[in-house]
Amino acid sequence: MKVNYPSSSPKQMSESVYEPNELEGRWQKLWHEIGLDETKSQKPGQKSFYALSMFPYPSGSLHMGHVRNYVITDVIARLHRMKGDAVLHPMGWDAFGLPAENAAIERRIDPSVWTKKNISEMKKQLKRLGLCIDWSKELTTCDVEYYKWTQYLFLILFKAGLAYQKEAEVNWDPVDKTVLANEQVDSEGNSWRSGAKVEKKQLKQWFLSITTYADELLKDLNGLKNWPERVKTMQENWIGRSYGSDFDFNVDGFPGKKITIFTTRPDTLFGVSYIVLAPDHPLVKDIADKAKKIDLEKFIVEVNKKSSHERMSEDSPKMGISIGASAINPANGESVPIWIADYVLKDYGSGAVMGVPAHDNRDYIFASKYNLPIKSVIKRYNNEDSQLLPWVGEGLLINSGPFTGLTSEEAKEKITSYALSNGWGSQKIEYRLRDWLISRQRYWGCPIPIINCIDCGPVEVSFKDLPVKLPDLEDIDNSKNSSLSTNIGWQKTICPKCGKDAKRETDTMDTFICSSWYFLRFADPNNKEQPFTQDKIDKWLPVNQYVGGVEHAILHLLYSRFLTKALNKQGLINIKEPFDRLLTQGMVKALTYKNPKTGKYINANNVSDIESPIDPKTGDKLEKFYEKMSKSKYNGIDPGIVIDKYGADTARLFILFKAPPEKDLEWEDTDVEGQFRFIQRLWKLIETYLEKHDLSSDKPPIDLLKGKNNDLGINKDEQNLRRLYHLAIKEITDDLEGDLQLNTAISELMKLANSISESAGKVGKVISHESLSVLVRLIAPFAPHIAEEFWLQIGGKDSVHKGKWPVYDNDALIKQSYELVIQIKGKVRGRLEVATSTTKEELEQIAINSEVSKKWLDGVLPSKVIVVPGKLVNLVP
RNA sequence: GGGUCGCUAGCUCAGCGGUAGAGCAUCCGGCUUUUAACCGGCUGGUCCUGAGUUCGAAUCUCAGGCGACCCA
Repeated sequence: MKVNYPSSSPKQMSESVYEPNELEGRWQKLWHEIGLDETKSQKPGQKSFYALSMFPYPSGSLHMGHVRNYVITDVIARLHRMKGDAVLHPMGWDAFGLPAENAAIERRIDPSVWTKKNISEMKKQLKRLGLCIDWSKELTTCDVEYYKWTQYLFLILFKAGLAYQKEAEVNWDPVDKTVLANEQVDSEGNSWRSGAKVEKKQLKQWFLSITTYADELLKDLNGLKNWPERVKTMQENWIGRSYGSDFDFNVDGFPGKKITIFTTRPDTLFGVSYIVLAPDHPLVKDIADKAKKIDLEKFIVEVNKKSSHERMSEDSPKMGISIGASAINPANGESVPIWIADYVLKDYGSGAVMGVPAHDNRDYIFASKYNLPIKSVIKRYNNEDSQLLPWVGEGLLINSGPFTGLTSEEAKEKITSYALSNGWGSQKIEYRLRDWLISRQRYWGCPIPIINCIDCGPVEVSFKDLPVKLPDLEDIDNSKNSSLSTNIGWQKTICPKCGKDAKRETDTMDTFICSSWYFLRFADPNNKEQPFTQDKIDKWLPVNQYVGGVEHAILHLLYSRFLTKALNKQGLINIKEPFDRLLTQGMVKALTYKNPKTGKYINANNVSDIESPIDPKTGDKLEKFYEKMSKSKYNGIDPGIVIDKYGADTARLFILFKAPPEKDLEWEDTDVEGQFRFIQRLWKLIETYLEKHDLSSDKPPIDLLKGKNNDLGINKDEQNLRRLYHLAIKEITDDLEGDLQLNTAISELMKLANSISESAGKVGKVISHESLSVLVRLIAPFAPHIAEEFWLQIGGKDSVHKGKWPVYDNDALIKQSYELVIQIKGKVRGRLEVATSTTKEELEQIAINSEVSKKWLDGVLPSKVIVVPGKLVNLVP
């Protein structure tokens, strides 16, 4: 369909007022008709740019956090499109997951129906923002066309040995009734989703071997130059690589039984005064004193009540109990008691540590509590008097047999190699990172494509039999378990290997798997034969600019990096990192009112006096502060209402201007009005220009004049304005391409608008037109609708959004003269107008002969003169 | 306890060795079909504190304070 681009607006501007909803609706419709936002195939030599926001969970309503996220990405995408790059800017839905299933149970509707309805609702809201999203590439993770390929990729990992089942102690969320990965439990031991205290359970589960890539995930962080430092630090901490040694301790009286301990401090081996095993260490049963059995069992029950964070934390109280056995320190033959304690975890290292109370905080606390001996083996390098314990730093070895006198650094190596040559130790690298637990005992997720056969074990579904479709959920009942394990008919199948009756795997995948590869699928979203083709990935990936919340620093972002590396190793893709540049945007906050006595939040609508707010029910004085927008705090602001009132352009400008993208933003109605007024000022600026100049006969060209300001035959005011709009191009382009300082870019736009407005009446048609044409183009990524309208009004052809980003002329930035500051002994005492071409020597003379100099130096020649051409002269008497 | 980041106008932030800046808010004035909108203008700063380097420090260095986040 051929659509004609309008040559004039339906309403003549000079007679109209700014009506954002009419104007925005009109342009959005036209953009859709001409296919402005469709991804254009890359021409030879053309750069590609992939801009991506973290895709949303389709909860049904768009909130301000979403708006901020997508508008930031949109500005960047639009800039690159205007610069002439081929741009990919897609959107999709992270659509599997518990809220849909819970809503389904509550409301008795199918989760897919609920999800689809939410998607269409949110899409409508999103479209009102005027985002340049290519909706033909939309994807939804719960569509069978998508999850078929999630299953395919799972099988790739399975074949590579990276997906496996094991029995392990796992995090069980009693509210959501499913297990969770370690990354999905916060440091307080609560579920990231439900907030419930997770419990420990021993279950057989599916895992992805993310630890295979622990080292690469850590090392390659260095290459991510355009990632926020704090996200990299968080990943580094999460991976938690530590370098140390393994030592074997024989158990006294149990020949052949040995305990392997891991330590990062092999230099303290001679200071061991006890050994601690994790309560569930397999040896405990064998070597514990039978008389202690009941005490030990009781103790284990107590420990299991605590989260691993509580157990590991240095300042929490330690609990332990002796098991009545002892071990032999291989270094000196000493016999030391064996304990079990809460602060040792089975899954970290070998589940056993050596207790060196003199040189470790936790060991010190533990030993003091249970009166275990404390033996000092490291002396501080200096401060010999100060032998305050524990001393956890390095130093010189004492009481360490043949190693006495060595430095910690030397001793670490020598003790380890001594152990190695005697067969009781080795070097070891440990990670805090655990394998990714991906089984979920819930219905609304991607089924794991595995068939469990009594004879053959877990057998993969072959590629040709994909997808393994989710069965319909006919009867959802809250009282019953909705997981696939209750659907006997669906489970029944035949083992692909031996042909006997078998059962399908009933766990579904963690939804973080669906979101760990969606950015790849966007390169090739409608491919029916493959998840994607390598050449499309090569063309678009890695994502040039990824934008999303920092809450995914070690969830989605780590999982995605892992999957990218695994698929790279399997030869499916060439990239090793998925996201080249990452921006983690801040939260959107708004004012909340809280009654400190009751702890309840009060809706702002019920607060009459904003200055000294009072609880309408109890009369208590209320506290007010800014908090993340949320329903429970009654401080959410519906984007739809803001757009109704002010239009999308105002909403966009406000949310970008109010704070730098990575910082939290405090919602303020008055500031929104400020942006609305800014647009109205622009409206008047254009209107005034159009009233003054007739564009019907003689339209100035789009291309900007070139050359030095004083070579163009334009007056002083024109020269000055020309310099200012070229400066604005430079500043705004730098802001957008450099640190993404979108707030200061808008501030520059305001300054430029002010300058143009001040110069009105003093400059002629050509420069006036250039200034406006630059302003309109610079504002286009931020407020796309109004920019398009202005562009049309000032006689622009086609869309302003197509390849028209202005380029500044260095010559235009040169000033003819400047204000020279004269300092006397570093203090500003006067200013003089001088020509830019004035030499250093001339500047010095001008300053010495100036009135300022005469006044302050009283005719005395300065002893020192500092000249900074273009800036100042400093006279020091 | 450790790490990272921040502290500049009432608020949100620029400036990162050389003149202390922007937007919003406040205040004042103008205008009009005055529960207010619009236009114009003026205010407003121990640049967290202290010491150091320098001709000159918001900017660099050190120490301290406060705050946020992350880790233990």
